[in-house]
Amino acid sequence: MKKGEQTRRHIICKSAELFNLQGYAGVSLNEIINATGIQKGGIYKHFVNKDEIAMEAFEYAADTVFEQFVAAVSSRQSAMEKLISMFELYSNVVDSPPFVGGCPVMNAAIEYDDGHPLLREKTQNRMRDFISFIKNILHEGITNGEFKSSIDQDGAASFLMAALEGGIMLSKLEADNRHIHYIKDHVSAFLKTLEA
Amino acid sequence: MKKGEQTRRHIICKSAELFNLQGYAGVSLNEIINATGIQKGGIYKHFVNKDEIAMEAFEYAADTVFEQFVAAVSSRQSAMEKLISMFELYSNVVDSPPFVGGCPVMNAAIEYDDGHPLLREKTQNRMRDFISFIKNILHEGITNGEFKSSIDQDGAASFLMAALEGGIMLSKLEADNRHIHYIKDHVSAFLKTLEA
DNA sequence: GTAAAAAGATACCGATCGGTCTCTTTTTAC
DNA sequence: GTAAAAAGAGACCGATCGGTATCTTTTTAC
Repeated sequence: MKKGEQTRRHIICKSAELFNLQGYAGVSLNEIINATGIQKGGIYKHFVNKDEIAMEAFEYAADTVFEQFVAAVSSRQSAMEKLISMFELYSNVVDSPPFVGGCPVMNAAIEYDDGHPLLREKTQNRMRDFISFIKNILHEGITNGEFKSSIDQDGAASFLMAALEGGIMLSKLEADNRHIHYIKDHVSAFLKTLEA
Repeated sequence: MKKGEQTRRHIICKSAELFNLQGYAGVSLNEIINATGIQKGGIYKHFVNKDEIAMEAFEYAADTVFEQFVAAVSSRQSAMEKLISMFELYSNVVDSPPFVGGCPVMNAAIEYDDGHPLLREKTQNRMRDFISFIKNILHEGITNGEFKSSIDQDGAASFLMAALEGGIMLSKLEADNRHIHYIKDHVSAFLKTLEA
């Protein structure tokens, strides 16, 4: 039963790219067939419907990005550097984003916030994970004396997340990394004001 | 030739809401028919295809939001207040956003940044208008002595736009205005650092 | 009021949608 | 090696897609 799992992952991998580029409603099964090279019968041996493919594709895409965040962050020493490294991960979002099509969590947030309850919930959970991740770094920075203890951790984490996602959106739209760099610079300045 | 124009606007108005809630690919002609109460033949008397409806719907939605920005801003005296008023316009984005479905420019940016060249270009133009609008307020603040003349106007405008859009996205996703308020607070603090 | 023109309803078109069914091929376990 | 099971191909399904053509109704201009 090895082969089946392999194919299943292949389908998830390829369709995750499609969904992140074109959105759930914008991807047809025929496109998945073309992208994977597997016919309809083969695909439906592994998934009950398109929804299930989209779900798993989203989880895969979010996992992929999150892993890169963790890797980027853990290679830095200070909390300040860790936070900035998240923006650096997107410093060339135009040509080499962590996942093709941009941040899958933001893309899903925009597409599913007014529909598709299941995917919306999954997106909410992922977004909370990301924000918690940021909050933990802030907390770490406070406990090691890097940041002031008076800072609003929830607010700051939300702010950093919003700025990052907004910056990604602007740079992708304009096909110009200038925006995400602007955001990084301003966020750096903001973080300096948090220093103890 | 009055009646026709009236119907045309009705179609644009109703379908703009649909497109902003569900995205271009997520809206079918039958949904437009149901929302407008006008049959297919009637609709296609005014538009050559679905694309044209989407285009005009987007322009209408963007216009509507921009007008509210202009109104909010022009009711304030200082540049500082003007900038903050833009965030206040979205202070209850969950229950009463400037346009149902959230910011049409961001929604379009996410959906069209990897496809649909025409709509993407329209979205770029609108985003540039918004950013220029912010930049003009910053410039105004500098010339009247409110802000330091040393500030990076392009960078700051981009940063403010990103933070706003990111905050809208977070609050909509979580159905919780807390996020957009966090953003407003942090932006206010940032603007204070720009003061002369 | 009337005739031309505009607006709109409805039936219809081929294409494609997501999904199923059957049959063949490949993989697996022994 | 063989038989059972899993994987996959491909034809097929009804429903819906965006769009058109025809015909009726309403609006407009005089």
